[in-house]
Amino acid sequence: MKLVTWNVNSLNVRLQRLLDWLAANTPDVVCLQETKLEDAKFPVAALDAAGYASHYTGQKTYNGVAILARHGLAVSDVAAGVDGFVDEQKRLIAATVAGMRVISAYVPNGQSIDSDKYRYKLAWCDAVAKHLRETLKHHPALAIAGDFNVAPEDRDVHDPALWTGQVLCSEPERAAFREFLDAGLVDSFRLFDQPPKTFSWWDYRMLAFPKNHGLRIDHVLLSPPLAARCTASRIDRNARKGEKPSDHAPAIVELGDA
DNA sequence: ATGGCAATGTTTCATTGA
Repeated sequence: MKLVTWNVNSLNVRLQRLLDWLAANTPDVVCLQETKLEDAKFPVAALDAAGYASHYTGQKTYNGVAILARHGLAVSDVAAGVDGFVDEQKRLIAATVAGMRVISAYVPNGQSIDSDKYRYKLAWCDAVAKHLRETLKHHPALAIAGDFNVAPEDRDVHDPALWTGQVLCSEPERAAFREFLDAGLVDSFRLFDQPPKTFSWWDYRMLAFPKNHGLRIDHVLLSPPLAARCTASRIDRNARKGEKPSDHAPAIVELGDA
């Protein structure tokens, strides 16, 4: 079982790139963020032809999340939004796929630590932490995958001194990320030895990608039963190359049989 | 072996992203 998350930065622009990547990597479950599509415009037919069922919640211009499940996998109880948190922004969708609860999440960016968007980010994360604690009571096999917009530790940052206290790296955001872990999840990436300076996002500007000036902000968190099955967790840096890439690379997790 | 912002709508700039 291969589970991936990818912030595609517009599924409209990135559809062919996604289809190519799916064909090359054959994941079973795909969590997408920043689809930037109203539901009526989601490319259901193209993904169906590629072998995937689509579950999605989106809006024009911003946000939008989805879960794709390979044909043949049982999908039930699709639910959009964060329990107990009224939010017009489409940032979270959950589904039970092949017996595990899968959540695709797009954590708010926060813009800067003195902005209203930053306060919204922390409030959103707090609500999601509660949502996770509640969900784990009913779904011991839980994975939340997405763009967390938080680099959890300094080793997830190309230049920690430059980023100290900045949005994506500030201590309150890192504390919010630890709240997700404290709910009973592990960062799958850290279950394994990893190459240093492995990142999942690089700014489009200033040659950030060729210089590897990146952050690791896209994560797959697993509950203990799934962590026990996890045999690999990596980031596909190659997907950031070439013409018109997303600024994010996919994160890939492999799970052995239950 | 990569490449000097990109996507969108309000469209010829402003806004947002991270």
